[in-house]
Amino acid sequence: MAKEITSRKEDYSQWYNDLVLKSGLADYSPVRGCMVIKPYGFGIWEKMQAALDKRFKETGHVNAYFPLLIPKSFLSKEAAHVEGFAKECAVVTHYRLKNDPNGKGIIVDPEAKLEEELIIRPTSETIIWNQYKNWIQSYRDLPLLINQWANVVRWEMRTRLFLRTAEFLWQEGHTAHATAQEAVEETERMLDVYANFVEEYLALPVIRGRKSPNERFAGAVETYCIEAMMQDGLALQAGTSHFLGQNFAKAFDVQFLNKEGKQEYVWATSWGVSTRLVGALIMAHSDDEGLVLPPKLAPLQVVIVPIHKGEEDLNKLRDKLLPLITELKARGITVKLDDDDTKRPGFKFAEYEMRGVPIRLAMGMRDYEANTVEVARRDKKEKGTVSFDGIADHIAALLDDIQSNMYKTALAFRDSHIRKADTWEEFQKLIEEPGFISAHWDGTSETEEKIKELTKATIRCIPLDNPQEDGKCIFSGAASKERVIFARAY
RNA sequence: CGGGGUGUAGCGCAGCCCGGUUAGCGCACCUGCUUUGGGAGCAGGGGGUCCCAAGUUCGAAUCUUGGUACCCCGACCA
Repeated sequence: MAKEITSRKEDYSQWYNDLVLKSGLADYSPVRGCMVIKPYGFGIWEKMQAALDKRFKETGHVNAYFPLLIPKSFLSKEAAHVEGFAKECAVVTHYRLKNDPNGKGIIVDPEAKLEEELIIRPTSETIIWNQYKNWIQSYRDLPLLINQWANVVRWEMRTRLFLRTAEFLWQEGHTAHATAQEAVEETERMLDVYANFVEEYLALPVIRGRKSPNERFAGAVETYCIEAMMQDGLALQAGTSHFLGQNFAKAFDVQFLNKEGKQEYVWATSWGVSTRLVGALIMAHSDDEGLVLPPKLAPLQVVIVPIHKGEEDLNKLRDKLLPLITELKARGITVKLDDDDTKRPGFKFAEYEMRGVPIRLAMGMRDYEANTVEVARRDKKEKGTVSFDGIADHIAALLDDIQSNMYKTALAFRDSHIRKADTWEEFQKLIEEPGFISAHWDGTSETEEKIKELTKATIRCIPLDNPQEDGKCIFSGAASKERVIFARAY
C-alpha cells in the first residue's frame, strides 16, 4: 500500500493523525500547534458553516465581525473570565521589526513597544460587550442577536490536529436580552440547534446537558453542552452554549432602560462550535482504511471510475455517464468522473476509500454492454452491480441510507458503551473500559475533583431530560436525586 | 512544564556504535513504451544547507558541547 494508515488497534492517536494527514484534510504548519486546513478539510468545514449559518439566520441571528486584537485591560474586567483564559493568551507587544544591527536577520524593534499590549482573542466576549455598551440603551434595542465567524488563539500546552489547535476557526454567538428567562431560552435554543445539527449532519448522537460548576465556561452562570462519544470510548465536547447572566453586562456596564423607565443590566448568552467538529467527525466514523464521511458533509458525495482500454472505450463510457452526472448535479449531489488516465482503477478505489467518499460507481465495458454499473458504499464497505436504469434514484436513496446508517451505527455504539455504576468499586472497574458511566453524584466540587484525581474521569454533563431517582453518591455516599455522565475526555 | 522519541530528497527510512570514493533504499515525481474489473511493468531521468551553531580532526551525516524544532504520554484546556 502506498499510503499506510496505522490501525486503530495498534495506536489510536497515530491512526487519527495518519487519517488527517494522508487523506489530505490538513497539514502541520511551521508554528507549533497550528495547522494548515487543506481544501478537502476546509470543504467539510464550509459545509458545516453553511448548514449552521442557515440555522442561525432562521433563529433570528445576524452576522458581524469584531477585531482580532483586544486591549489587555479588557480581559481583566470580568474576574472569572480572566482567570480562565490568562494562561493561554498570545500577546502582541510590538508593532515593528528591523534589521539586526549586530548581524544578519531581523529583530523586534525595541523602540516600537506598544503602550498597552494587545491580546489575540481567545474568545470575543470582552471586545463585543465593550461595543454592546454603545449599542444598547433601551429595551427596544433588545434582544441583540449577533454571531461571528472567526479565528481565535488559545496557547494550549498540548495540541492535536482539529481537536485542539492553538489557532482554530469557529463561530461565536453573543446575544443580549432584557430578561434572564429570555436569555436562558436563547441558551437552550442554540444548544438544540447544535444538537440537531450534529446528529443530522455529522451523524453523531450527542447527550444534551449542563456542565457541573467545575467545568463551566469562565464567566458563565450556566454552561450547556453536547457531548459525543468517540470510537475509543472517550468523550468529546462538541459544542457549548452559555448563559452568562449579567456578568459581562456588569463588567462592561451595559444597562438599558426598561418599560418602567428603570435602569437594568442586560442578560447575556454566548455559544460556539469550532473546527473541532471536523475532528469529531473523523474520530467518530472512520476506520482502518481511511475516512468515512456522512453524505451531508462529504465534499465529494459520488465518484465515478471508468474502466477502459483506450480512448475509444473511454468516450463510450463518457457518453453513457454524462447524462447521469448532469442529473445528479441537478439534484444537488456532488459528483466527479475520475477519468485520469495516469492512475489505474485499483489505485483510485483505494484512494477514494481513504478519502471517505460515500459512494463509488465503477463502469467498465462489461457493465457498458450489460447496461449495469458497480455501486460501492463506503460506510459498510459493500458493493454490488445494479441496473443503470433509474440509477440516479438509487444513488439518492443510497446517500440517505448511508447518512442514517452511520447515525444508527454510532448510536448503537454509544448506547452499548454507557454503563451504570452504583458502587465505587464498580466505577473504578468500569472507568478502565471504553465508554461513559452513568452514576449518582452528591453535587459537590470536592467529590468531582477527587474522582478526577483518582480516575481521570470528569463529569461530562448532567443530562437535560434526566430521570429523577433516589440514589447515593458513588464516592461520598451522600443522597442524590439524579445520575450524571462521567467519562475520560479529549 | 515533567517523561519518552525523532530530526538525512515531497513522504517513509537505512547509514552513525567503529570518521575516509560521488550519502543510499522504497514510495512519490519527470520522459518513453506497454498497461487499465482492487494500490501496474520495464527502461531512462531529476531532486540533498544530512535540524542549527561551535569544537575535535588532514577529513564530520558519523565524535564532543550547546541550542532548536516536531511527535507521543502526563498535568492544563473547546
